[in-house]
Amino acid sequence: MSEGKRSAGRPRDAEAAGTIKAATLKLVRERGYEAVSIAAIASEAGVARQTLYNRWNTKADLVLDAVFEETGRYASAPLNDPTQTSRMQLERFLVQVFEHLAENGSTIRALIAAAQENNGFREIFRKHFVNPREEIVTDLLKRAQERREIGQDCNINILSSFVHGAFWYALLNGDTLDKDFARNIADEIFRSDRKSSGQG
Amino acid sequence: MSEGKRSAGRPRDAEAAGTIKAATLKLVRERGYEAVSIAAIASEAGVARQTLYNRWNTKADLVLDAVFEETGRYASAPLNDPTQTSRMQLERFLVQVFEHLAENGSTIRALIAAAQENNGFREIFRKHFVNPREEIVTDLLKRAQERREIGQDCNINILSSFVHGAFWYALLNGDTLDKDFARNIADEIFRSDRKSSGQG
DNA sequence: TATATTATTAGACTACCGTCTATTAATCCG
DNA sequence: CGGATTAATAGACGGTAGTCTAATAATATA
Repeated sequence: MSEGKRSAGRPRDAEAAGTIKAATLKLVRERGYEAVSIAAIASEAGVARQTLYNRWNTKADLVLDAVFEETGRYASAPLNDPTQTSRMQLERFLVQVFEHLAENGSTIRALIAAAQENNGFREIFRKHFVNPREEIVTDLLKRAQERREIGQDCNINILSSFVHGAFWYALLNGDTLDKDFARNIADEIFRSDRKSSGQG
Repeated sequence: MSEGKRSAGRPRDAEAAGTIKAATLKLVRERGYEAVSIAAIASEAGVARQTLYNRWNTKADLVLDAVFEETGRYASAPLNDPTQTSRMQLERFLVQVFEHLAENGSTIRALIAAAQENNGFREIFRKHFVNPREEIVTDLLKRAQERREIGQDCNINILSSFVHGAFWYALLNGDTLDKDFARNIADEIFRSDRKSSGQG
Protein backbone atom coordinates (compact mmCIF):
# COMPACT_ATOMS: atom_id res chain seq x y z
CA MET A 1 0.00 0.00 0.00
CA SER A 2 3.01 2.28 0.20
CA GLU A 3 3.34 3.63 -3.35
CA GLY A 4 0.31 2.31 -5.23
CA LYS A 5 -0.84 4.01 -8.36
CA ARG A 6 -0.21 7.70 -8.47
CA SER A 7 -3.71 8.35 -9.80
CA ALA A 8 -3.45 11.86 -11.18
CA GLY A 9 -2.05 15.30 -10.49
CA ARG A 10 1.35 16.72 -9.87
CA PRO A 11 3.43 14.37 -7.71
CA ARG A 12 5.03 15.51 -4.51
CA ASP A 13 8.60 16.65 -4.70
CA ALA A 14 10.41 13.48 -3.64
CA GLU A 15 13.31 15.35 -2.11
CA ALA A 16 11.36 17.96 -0.19
CA ALA A 17 10.60 15.86 2.87
CA GLY A 18 14.25 15.00 3.37
CA THR A 19 15.40 18.55 2.82
CA ILE A 20 12.84 19.86 5.27
CA LYS A 21 13.74 17.32 7.93
CA ALA A 22 17.42 18.11 7.55
CA ALA A 23 16.72 21.82 7.92
CA THR A 24 14.56 21.11 10.97
CA LEU A 25 17.22 18.97 12.60
CA LYS A 26 19.87 21.61 11.98
CA LEU A 27 17.89 24.53 13.30
CA VAL A 28 16.44 22.75 16.31
CA ARG A 29 19.89 21.53 17.32
CA GLU A 30 21.30 25.02 16.87
CA ARG A 31 18.61 27.12 18.48
CA GLY A 32 16.23 24.86 20.36
CA TYR A 33 12.63 23.98 19.65
CA GLU A 34 10.97 27.15 20.90
CA ALA A 35 13.31 29.49 19.07
CA VAL A 36 12.75 27.88 15.68
CA SER A 37 9.77 29.03 13.65
CA ILE A 38 8.07 27.16 10.84
CA ALA A 39 8.91 30.09 8.59
CA ALA A 40 12.60 29.77 9.43
CA ILE A 41 12.57 26.04 8.65
CA ALA A 42 10.80 26.61 5.35
CA SER A 43 13.25 29.33 4.45
CA GLU A 44 16.25 27.17 5.40
CA ALA A 45 14.86 24.32 3.32
CA GLY A 46 14.06 26.62 0.41
CA VAL A 47 10.36 25.76 0.20
CA ALA A 48 7.09 27.52 0.90
CA ARG A 49 5.49 27.18 4.29
CA GLN A 50 2.51 25.37 2.80
CA THR A 51 4.80 22.62 1.53
CA LEU A 52 5.56 21.90 5.15
CA TYR A 53 1.93 21.86 6.17
CA ASN A 54 1.19 19.49 3.29
CA ARG A 55 3.35 16.91 5.05
CA TRP A 56 3.03 17.55 8.79
CA ASN A 57 0.16 18.93 10.81
CA THR A 58 2.16 20.97 13.30
CA LYS A 59 5.69 21.94 14.19
CA ALA A 60 5.66 19.21 16.84
CA ASP A 61 4.86 16.50 14.28
CA LEU A 62 7.67 17.72 12.06
CA VAL A 63 10.23 17.87 14.86
CA LEU A 64 9.28 14.46 16.20
CA ASP A 65 9.78 13.08 12.70
CA ALA A 66 13.04 14.92 12.07
CA VAL A 67 14.77 14.55 15.40
CA PHE A 68 13.50 11.18 16.56
CA GLU A 69 13.29 9.23 13.33
CA GLU A 70 15.49 6.63 14.95
CA THR A 71 12.88 6.02 17.63
CA GLY A 72 13.43 2.82 19.54
CA ARG A 73 16.63 2.06 17.71
CA TYR A 74 19.06 3.40 20.25
CA ALA A 75 18.11 1.12 23.05
CA SER A 76 16.74 -2.14 21.75
CA ALA A 77 19.85 -4.00 20.67
CA PRO A 78 22.24 -3.98 23.64
CA LEU A 79 19.55 -4.54 26.20
CA ASN A 80 18.59 -8.16 25.94
CA ASP A 81 21.86 -9.58 27.20
CA PRO A 82 21.06 -12.70 29.23
CA THR A 83 24.52 -12.79 30.80
CA GLN A 84 23.69 -9.64 32.77
CA THR A 85 21.35 -9.39 35.71
CA SER A 86 18.08 -7.64 34.94
CA ARG A 87 18.99 -5.01 37.48
CA MET A 88 22.18 -4.28 35.57
CA GLN A 89 20.31 -4.28 32.25
CA LEU A 90 17.88 -1.72 33.63
CA GLU A 91 20.64 0.46 35.02
CA ARG A 92 22.50 0.38 31.71
CA PHE A 93 19.32 1.17 29.81
CA LEU A 94 18.66 4.16 32.04
CA VAL A 95 22.23 5.44 31.71
CA GLN A 96 21.83 5.19 27.96
CA VAL A 97 18.51 7.03 28.04
CA PHE A 98 19.91 9.74 30.27
CA GLU A 99 22.86 10.28 27.93
CA HIS A 100 20.43 10.56 25.06
CA LEU A 101 18.48 13.06 27.13
CA ALA A 102 21.53 15.20 27.77
CA GLU A 103 21.53 15.85 24.03
CA ASN A 104 17.82 15.91 23.30
CA GLY A 105 16.20 16.50 26.63
CA SER A 106 15.06 20.01 25.90
CA THR A 107 13.48 18.94 22.63
CA ILE A 108 11.68 16.07 24.31
CA ARG A 109 10.39 18.43 26.97
CA ALA A 110 9.08 20.72 24.27
CA LEU A 111 7.34 17.80 22.57
CA ILE A 112 5.77 16.65 25.82
CA ALA A 113 4.51 20.19 26.25
CA ALA A 114 3.16 20.24 22.71
CA ALA A 115 1.39 16.96 23.37
CA GLN A 116 -0.53 18.60 26.19
CA GLU A 117 -1.77 21.36 23.92
CA ASN A 118 -2.76 19.24 20.96
CA ASN A 119 -4.79 16.06 21.20
CA GLY A 120 -3.82 14.82 17.77
CA PHE A 121 -0.16 15.12 18.48
CA ARG A 122 -0.52 13.50 21.88
CA GLU A 123 -1.63 10.29 20.22
CA ILE A 124 1.12 10.43 17.62
CA PHE A 125 3.71 11.10 20.30
CA ARG A 126 2.41 8.32 22.46
CA LYS A 127 2.39 5.84 19.62
CA HIS A 128 5.77 6.69 18.14
CA PHE A 129 7.74 7.73 21.18
CA VAL A 130 6.23 6.80 24.51
CA ASN A 131 4.91 3.30 23.85
CA PRO A 132 8.03 1.85 22.21
CA ARG A 133 10.15 3.00 25.14
CA GLU A 134 7.69 1.75 27.67
CA GLU A 135 7.68 -1.62 26.00
CA ILE A 136 11.42 -1.93 26.41
CA VAL A 137 11.11 -1.63 30.17
CA THR A 138 8.02 -3.80 30.36
CA ASP A 139 9.79 -6.55 28.44
CA LEU A 140 12.84 -6.26 30.62
CA LEU A 141 10.72 -6.59 33.75
CA LYS A 142 8.84 -9.57 32.31
CA ARG A 143 12.10 -11.36 31.62
CA ALA A 144 13.25 -10.49 35.12
CA GLN A 145 10.10 -12.07 36.48
CA GLU A 146 10.66 -15.20 34.42
CA ARG A 147 14.19 -15.38 35.75
CA ARG A 148 12.88 -14.95 39.31
CA GLU A 149 14.74 -11.69 39.78
CA ILE A 150 11.56 -10.03 40.95
CA GLY A 151 8.55 -11.55 42.61
CA GLN A 152 5.87 -13.26 40.54
CA ASP A 153 3.23 -11.09 42.15
CA CYS A 154 4.85 -7.78 41.26
CA ASN A 155 2.74 -5.52 39.08
CA ILE A 156 4.89 -5.05 35.99
CA ASN A 157 2.86 -2.18 34.60
CA ILE A 158 3.09 -0.25 37.85
CA LEU A 159 6.80 -0.87 38.15
CA SER A 160 7.22 0.26 34.56
CA SER A 161 5.31 3.45 35.25
CA PHE A 162 7.52 3.99 38.29
CA VAL A 163 10.59 3.85 36.09
CA HIS A 164 9.30 6.04 33.28
CA GLY A 165 7.48 8.33 35.64
CA ALA A 166 10.56 8.90 37.72
CA PHE A 167 12.56 10.20 34.83
CA TRP A 168 9.73 12.14 33.20
CA TYR A 169 9.16 13.79 36.53
CA ALA A 170 12.86 14.59 36.90
CA LEU A 171 13.14 15.74 33.29
CA LEU A 172 10.13 18.01 33.44
CA ASN A 173 11.15 19.53 36.74
CA GLY A 174 14.66 20.29 35.59
CA ASP A 175 16.46 17.81 37.82
CA THR A 176 19.76 16.34 36.77
CA LEU A 177 19.58 12.87 35.27
CA ASP A 178 22.89 11.23 36.07
CA LYS A 179 24.35 7.79 36.67
CA ASP A 180 23.53 7.96 40.35
CA PHE A 181 19.89 8.49 39.59
CA ALA A 182 19.93 5.55 37.18
CA ARG A 183 21.54 3.32 39.79
CA ASN A 184 19.14 4.41 42.52
CA ILE A 185 16.13 3.68 40.36
CA ALA A 186 17.42 0.24 39.43
CA ASP A 187 18.31 -0.48 43.06
CA GLU A 188 14.90 0.40 44.32
CA ILE A 189 13.07 -1.55 41.61
CA PHE A 190 15.25 -4.62 42.14
CA ARG A 191 15.51 -4.53 45.89
CA SER A 192 16.92 -7.82 47.09
CA ASP A 193 13.68 -8.47 48.93
CA ARG A 194 11.52 -7.81 45.91
CA LYS A 195 12.15 -11.30 44.55
CA SER A 196 11.28 -12.99 47.81
CA SER A 197 7.56 -13.38 47.43
CA GLY A 198 4.85 -15.46 45.75
CA GLN A 199 4.90 -17.61 42.66
CA GLY A 200 2.03 -15.99 40.67
CA MET B 1 7.60 43.83 54.67
CA SER B 2 4.17 43.25 53.22
CA GLU B 3 2.66 46.74 53.09
CA GLY B 4 5.46 49.09 54.17
CA LYS B 5 5.29 52.69 53.23
CA ARG B 6 3.51 53.41 49.99
CA SER B 7 6.25 55.82 48.91
CA ALA B 8 4.64 57.74 46.09
CA GLY B 9 2.52 57.41 42.99
CA ARG B 10 -0.92 56.12 42.30
CA PRO B 11 -1.65 53.01 44.35
CA ARG B 12 -2.78 49.82 42.75
CA ASP B 13 -6.47 49.17 42.59
CA ALA B 14 -6.95 46.98 45.64
CA GLU B 15 -9.86 45.09 44.14
CA ALA B 16 -8.42 44.45 40.73
CA ALA B 17 -6.37 41.37 41.63
CA GLY B 18 -9.38 39.65 43.13
CA THR B 19 -11.65 40.56 40.26
CA ILE B 20 -9.11 39.32 37.74
CA LYS B 21 -8.56 36.03 39.54
CA ALA B 22 -12.30 35.47 39.78
CA ALA B 23 -12.69 36.11 36.06
CA THR B 24 -9.78 33.77 35.32
CA LEU B 25 -11.23 31.01 37.47
CA LYS B 26 -14.61 31.35 35.83
CA LEU B 27 -13.37 31.34 32.25
CA VAL B 28 -10.79 28.59 32.72
CA ARG B 29 -13.38 26.36 34.36
CA GLU B 30 -15.85 27.10 31.57
CA ARG B 31 -13.62 26.86 28.52
CA GLY B 32 -10.30 25.33 29.54
CA TYR B 33 -6.87 26.89 29.71
CA GLU B 34 -6.01 26.91 26.02
CA ALA B 35 -9.29 28.39 24.92
CA VAL B 36 -9.09 31.38 27.25
CA SER B 37 -7.16 34.41 26.07
CA ILE B 38 -5.68 37.11 28.24
CA ALA B 39 -7.84 39.59 26.34
CA ALA B 40 -10.96 37.63 27.27
CA ILE B 41 -10.00 37.58 30.94
CA ALA B 42 -9.28 41.30 30.95
CA SER B 43 -12.58 41.96 29.26
CA GLU B 44 -14.46 39.73 31.71
CA ALA B 45 -12.79 41.49 34.63
CA GLY B 46 -13.41 44.91 33.12
CA VAL B 47 -9.78 46.03 33.13
CA ALA B 48 -7.12 46.72 30.54
CA ARG B 49 -4.76 43.97 29.48
CA GLN B 50 -1.81 45.87 30.90
CA THR B 51 -3.36 45.79 34.38
CA LEU B 52 -3.03 42.04 34.17
CA TYR B 53 0.57 42.16 33.06
CA ASN B 54 1.32 44.58 35.91
CA ARG B 55 0.52 41.75 38.31
CA TRP B 56 1.46 38.50 36.57
CA ASN B 57 4.18 37.77 34.05
CA THR B 58 2.28 35.30 31.91
CA LYS B 59 -1.06 33.62 31.56
CA ALA B 60 0.38 30.58 33.33
CA ASP B 61 1.34 32.62 36.40
CA LEU B 62 -2.13 34.09 36.56
CA VAL B 63 -3.91 30.77 36.21
CA LEU B 64 -1.69 29.08 38.78
CA ASP B 65 -2.54 31.89 41.17
CA ALA B 66 -6.25 31.91 40.40
CA VAL B 67 -6.99 28.19 40.20
CA PHE B 68 -4.51 26.76 42.69
CA GLU B 69 -4.47 29.42 45.37
CA GLU B 70 -5.34 26.72 47.84
CA THR B 71 -2.16 24.84 47.04
CA GLY B 72 -1.22 22.27 49.60
CA ARG B 73 -4.37 22.85 51.59
CA TYR B 74 -6.46 20.05 50.19
CA ALA B 75 -4.22 17.24 51.25
CA SER B 76 -2.27 18.18 54.32
CA ALA B 77 -4.82 17.84 57.10
CA PRO B 78 -6.40 14.38 56.79
CA LEU B 79 -3.16 12.67 55.94
CA ASN B 80 -1.25 12.39 59.18
CA ASP B 81 -3.58 9.94 60.87
CA PRO B 82 -1.44 7.62 63.02
CA THR B 83 -4.26 5.13 63.45
CA GLN B 84 -3.99 4.22 59.76
CA THR B 85 -1.22 2.23 58.16
CA SER B 86 1.12 4.29 56.00
CA ARG B 87 0.05 2.23 53.02
CA MET B 88 -3.53 3.21 53.63
CA GLN B 89 -2.58 6.84 54.15
CA LEU B 90 -0.77 6.83 50.82
CA GLU B 91 -3.66 5.19 49.03
CA ARG B 92 -6.12 7.69 50.48
CA PHE B 93 -3.85 10.57 49.57
CA LEU B 94 -3.63 9.33 46.00
CA VAL B 95 -7.37 8.85 45.71
CA GLN B 96 -7.81 12.39 46.93
CA VAL B 97 -5.26 13.72 44.43
CA PHE B 98 -6.88 11.79 41.60
CA GLU B 99 -10.28 13.20 42.45
CA HIS B 100 -8.79 16.66 42.45
CA LEU B 101 -7.25 15.85 39.09
CA ALA B 102 -10.56 14.80 37.62
CA GLU B 103 -11.63 18.41 38.08
CA ASN B 104 -8.38 20.22 37.39
CA GLY B 105 -6.29 17.72 35.47
CA SER B 106 -6.47 19.50 32.17
CA THR B 107 -5.44 22.80 33.74
CA ILE B 108 -2.52 21.16 35.51
CA ARG B 109 -1.45 19.57 32.26
CA ALA B 110 -1.53 22.96 30.59
CA LEU B 111 0.57 24.45 33.39
CA ILE B 112 3.11 21.65 33.18
CA ALA B 113 3.31 22.37 29.47
CA ALA B 114 3.73 26.08 30.11
CA ALA B 115 6.50 25.30 32.58
CA GLN B 116 8.44 23.59 29.79
CA GLU B 117 8.23 26.64 27.59
CA ASN B 118 9.11 29.26 30.18
CA ASN B 119 12.00 28.97 32.60
CA GLY B 120 10.71 31.63 34.96
CA PHE B 121 7.38 29.91 35.33
CA ARG B 122 8.99 26.53 35.75
CA GLU B 123 10.59 27.71 38.97
CA ILE B 124 7.41 29.34 40.22
CA PHE B 125 5.43 26.22 39.43
CA ARG B 126 7.95 24.00 41.10
CA LYS B 127 8.08 26.13 44.22
CA HIS B 128 4.36 26.67 44.61
CA PHE B 129 2.90 23.48 43.24
CA VAL B 130 5.36 20.63 42.82
CA ASN B 131 7.49 20.89 45.95
CA PRO B 132 4.65 21.17 48.49
CA ARG B 133 3.01 18.07 47.06
CA GLU B 134 6.25 16.18 46.92
CA GLU B 135 6.89 17.02 50.54
CA ILE B 136 3.61 15.44 51.59
CA VAL B 137 4.67 12.10 50.16
CA THR B 138 8.22 12.37 51.40
CA ASP B 139 6.98 13.06 54.92
CA LEU B 140 4.56 10.18 54.73
CA LEU B 141 7.34 7.84 53.66
CA LYS B 142 9.63 9.10 56.40
CA ARG B 143 7.01 8.40 59.02
CA ALA B 144 6.49 4.98 57.47
CA GLN B 145 10.18 4.32 57.83
CA GLU B 146 10.14 5.40 61.46
CA ARG B 147 7.24 3.07 62.05
CA ARG B 148 9.14 0.24 60.33
CA GLU B 149 6.54 -0.07 57.59
CA ILE B 150 9.24 0.15 54.99
CA GLY B 151 12.91 -0.79 55.25
CA GLN B 152 15.39 1.59 56.79
CA ASP B 153 17.55 1.33 53.70
CA CYS B 154 14.83 2.36 51.25
CA ASN B 155 15.62 5.51 49.30
CA ILE B 156 12.79 7.84 50.25
CA ASN B 157 13.49 10.35 47.52
CA ILE B 158 13.45 7.68 44.84
CA LEU B 159 10.24 6.14 46.18
CA SER B 160 8.70 9.60 46.26
CA SER B 161 9.69 10.21 42.66
CA PHE B 162 8.17 6.82 41.79
CA VAL B 163 4.86 7.92 43.26
CA HIS B 164 4.76 11.38 41.74
CA GLY B 165 6.31 10.23 38.50
CA ALA B 166 3.75 7.48 38.09
CA PHE B 167 0.83 9.86 38.15
CA TRP B 168 2.51 12.62 36.19
CA TYR B 169 3.30 10.05 33.55
CA ALA B 170 -0.26 8.77 33.55
CA LEU B 171 -1.71 12.28 33.59
CA LEU B 172 0.45 13.53 30.73
CA ASN B 173 -0.22 10.48 28.62
CA GLY B 174 -3.96 10.66 29.05
CA ASP B 175 -4.34 7.51 31.12
CA THR B 176 -7.21 7.21 33.54
CA LEU B 177 -6.35 7.91 37.16
CA ASP B 178 -8.73 5.83 39.22
CA LYS B 179 -8.91 4.11 42.58
CA ASP B 180 -7.36 0.96 41.20
CA PHE B 181 -4.33 2.89 40.08
CA ALA B 182 -4.03 4.47 43.52
CA ARG B 183 -4.26 1.10 45.20
CA ASN B 184 -1.76 -0.50 42.87
CA ILE B 185 0.77 2.24 43.48
CA ALA B 186 0.39 1.99 47.23
CA ASP B 187 0.59 -1.80 47.05
CA GLU B 188 3.79 -1.76 45.08
CA ILE B 189 5.46 0.89 47.27
CA PHE B 190 4.48 -0.92 50.46
CA ARG B 191 5.09 -4.48 49.35
CA SER B 192 5.23 -6.76 52.33
CA ASP B 193 8.85 -7.51 51.55
CA ARG B 194 9.85 -3.88 51.38
CA LYS B 195 9.92 -3.63 55.15
CA SER B 196 12.00 -6.73 55.64
CA SER B 197 15.50 -5.38 55.31
CA GLY B 198 18.23 -3.44 57.10
CA GLN B 199 18.09 -1.03 59.94
CA GLY B 200 19.84 2.02 58.32
C1' DT C 1 -0.74 74.14 45.21
C1' DA C 2 2.87 72.18 42.33
C1' DT C 3 5.91 68.28 41.31
C1' DA C 4 7.34 63.71 41.19
C1' DT C 5 5.88 59.13 40.97
C1' DT C 6 3.25 55.23 39.97
C1' DA C 7 -1.16 52.89 37.99
C1' DT C 8 -4.60 52.49 34.47
C1' DT C 9 -6.22 52.65 29.91
C1' DA C 10 -6.49 52.23 24.88
C1' DG C 11 -4.24 50.94 21.34
C1' DA C 12 -0.13 50.18 18.34
C1' DC C 13 3.41 46.84 17.57
C1' DT C 14 6.16 42.48 16.57
C1' DA C 15 6.27 37.75 16.17
C1' DC C 16 4.24 33.50 15.68
C1' DC C 17 0.86 29.58 14.32
C1' DG C 18 -2.15 27.51 11.34
C1' DT C 19 -5.66 28.34 7.55
C1' DC C 20 -7.01 29.86 3.21
C1' DT C 21 -6.82 31.65 -1.67
C1' DA C 22 -5.21 32.48 -6.22
C1' DT C 23 -1.74 31.42 -9.43
C1' DT C 24 1.37 28.54 -11.62
C1' DA C 25 3.61 23.89 -12.39
C1' DA C 26 3.72 18.89 -13.07
C1' DT C 27 1.60 14.75 -13.85
C1' DC C 28 -2.16 11.16 -15.58
C1' DC C 29 -5.58 9.80 -18.80
C1' DG C 30 -8.58 9.93 -22.72
C1' DC D 1 -2.95 17.57 -27.60
C1' DG D 2 -6.44 18.85 -23.93
C1' DG D 3 -8.83 18.29 -19.66
C1' DA D 4 -8.65 16.79 -14.84
C1' DT D 5 -6.11 16.57 -10.83
C1' DT D 6 -2.83 17.49 -7.41
C1' DA D 7 1.48 20.13 -5.69
C1' DA D 8 4.13 24.28 -4.92
C1' DT D 9 4.38 29.10 -4.22
C1' DA D 10 3.50 33.77 -2.46
C1' DG D 11 0.91 36.14 0.26
C1' DA D 12 -3.31 37.49 2.85
C1' DC D 13 -5.90 36.47 7.05
C1' DG D 14 -7.48 35.89 11.95
C1' DG D 15 -6.14 34.86 16.41
C1' DT D 16 -2.91 35.06 20.32
C1' DA D 17 1.11 36.42 23.55
C1' DG D 18 3.72 39.74 25.34
C1' DT D 19 5.94 44.54 24.80
C1' DC D 20 5.67 49.31 24.42
C1' DT D 21 3.87 54.17 24.18
C1' DA D 22 1.11 58.18 25.08
C1' DA D 23 -2.44 60.09 27.70
C1' DT D 24 -4.77 60.37 31.91
C1' DA D 25 -5.68 59.41 36.99
C1' DA D 26 -4.41 59.00 41.83
C1' DT D 27 -1.36 59.40 45.35
C1' DA D 28 2.89 61.32 48.47
C1' DT D 29 5.72 65.05 49.40
C1' DA D 30 7.71 69.61 49.31
